[in-house]
This record gives sequence, C-alpha cells and structure tokens, in this order.
Amino acid sequence: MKRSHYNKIDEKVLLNLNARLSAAFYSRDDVVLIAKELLGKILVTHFDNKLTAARIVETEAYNGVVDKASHAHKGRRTARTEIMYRQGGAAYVYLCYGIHHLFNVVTNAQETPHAILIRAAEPVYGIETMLTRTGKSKFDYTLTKGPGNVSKALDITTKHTGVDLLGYEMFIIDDGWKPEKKEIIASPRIGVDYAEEDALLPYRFYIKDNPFVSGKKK
DNA sequence: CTGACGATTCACT
DNA sequence: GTGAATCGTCAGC
Repeated sequence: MKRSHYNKIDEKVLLNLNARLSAAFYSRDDVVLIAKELLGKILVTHFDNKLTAARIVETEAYNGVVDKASHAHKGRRTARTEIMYRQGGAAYVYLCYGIHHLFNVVTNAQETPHAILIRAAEPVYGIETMLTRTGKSKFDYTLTKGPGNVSKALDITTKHTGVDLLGYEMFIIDDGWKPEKKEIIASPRIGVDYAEEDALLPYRFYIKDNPFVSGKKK
C-alpha cells in the first residue's frame, strides 16, 4: 500500500473530549441509522499509554430481539450476551472461531439489545504499534481489513467486553469528516446465512471504493 | 460434563 | 476455491 493511504490524525484531535460521541448518540433507537452514521467516525483505543485509532469504513447493524442474525434474537440472555442489554455506549466483544475477537458497539436503551459490529477501519494513528501487535512488517490493507484484524490492530480482546465507550480506554470520535451520501453502500451482512430471511436485510454499510472494506464488493 | 460450532482469517492449490 | 486453525459458549444430557 502507498503511504498516501495513511492519513494521520493529530493526537490532540483524538483526545479532544468535545469530539467524542455522546451517550445520546449511542442511546437512540434506530440501530441501522447509527450503523450508517458510524461510517467515517474514528475508533480510538488508549491502553497502557499506547494510543491507536482507525476510521470506521464498514459496519453491520444487529437489530436485537427481532433479528435472527443477532445473538440476542428472541430476547436470548446468557452470560455472554448480557452486555447487549446495557444502555447504549458499551463495548461488546466476543470470540469467533476460537481465534478472532470481534468488536461491537452496544446501542439503544437499557434492555433493548442492539449492537453494531465494526467490520473494517482505516488506520489514522499509531501505525507502528499496530504493526507490532499484528506481527506485520509493513503497512498494507490487511492491517485493519475485517473485524478480526481491526480488533487485533487496536488490541481489543474479549476482556474489554463491557468497557464504557464514554470512558478513557476506548471511545469513538467525530473529527468532522464524513462520507458523501452517495459513497455509502448498503448490502446484506456477511456470514449470517443461518439467519434465513433476515440474512438478506441490507444492514451492512461501507464506504464505496475504500480499500480496507472486507468481503465481497457488491 | 460433553460435543458441536461460529457476526473469520490465512495459507495453499 | 478449499480447508485448517482453535476455544469460549451454550444446549443437552
């Protein structure tokens, strides 16, 4: 990848409290709208004094109890999914295929288990740290392409499930940039074939032509 | 306690 | 395009 694809954001912008998405942003009831609005926002992790950040370019909405693809379908409550029933603004991280830690944002009010999976992002700060974490020697599209890779680069693991996104370890900011409306593409979600008719819902959103977007370009 | 499997990725053909 | 990796979670006994 060309160096020009790494558009670094200033640390002061990332840590500006006024730029942070608020509890009100996460607490709204339209999870599909929020998933769309998260495109272009910047996910920041600040663990052990290491700051890393990536601009979100692909998301998937999971519409709670009525969504067959959701872990909380039909009000399912287990130790793992309990976090989804919290007030919007928490992190829900779970292990997939025994290997990959997938990061989700919990939305809506308490007791309404909505979540948004962050599927891909574009690095904007802390490239060196991300390369160390992923064991890669050079920056390329695969660094934060796909949900497992995003988590790896930002060092998000299942131990972060339940972390408050309004706190200081993990949060999402709006630096003022957002995609043009025509650049936002909706498509069916990836890997949810088991969800029958709900597998066809256009709940996946991504930024057109962004090289970090995972899956099929359709 | 046991077994089946997943909101995936990567190496290999 | 195919298959392996790899383990927490959860239903079922």
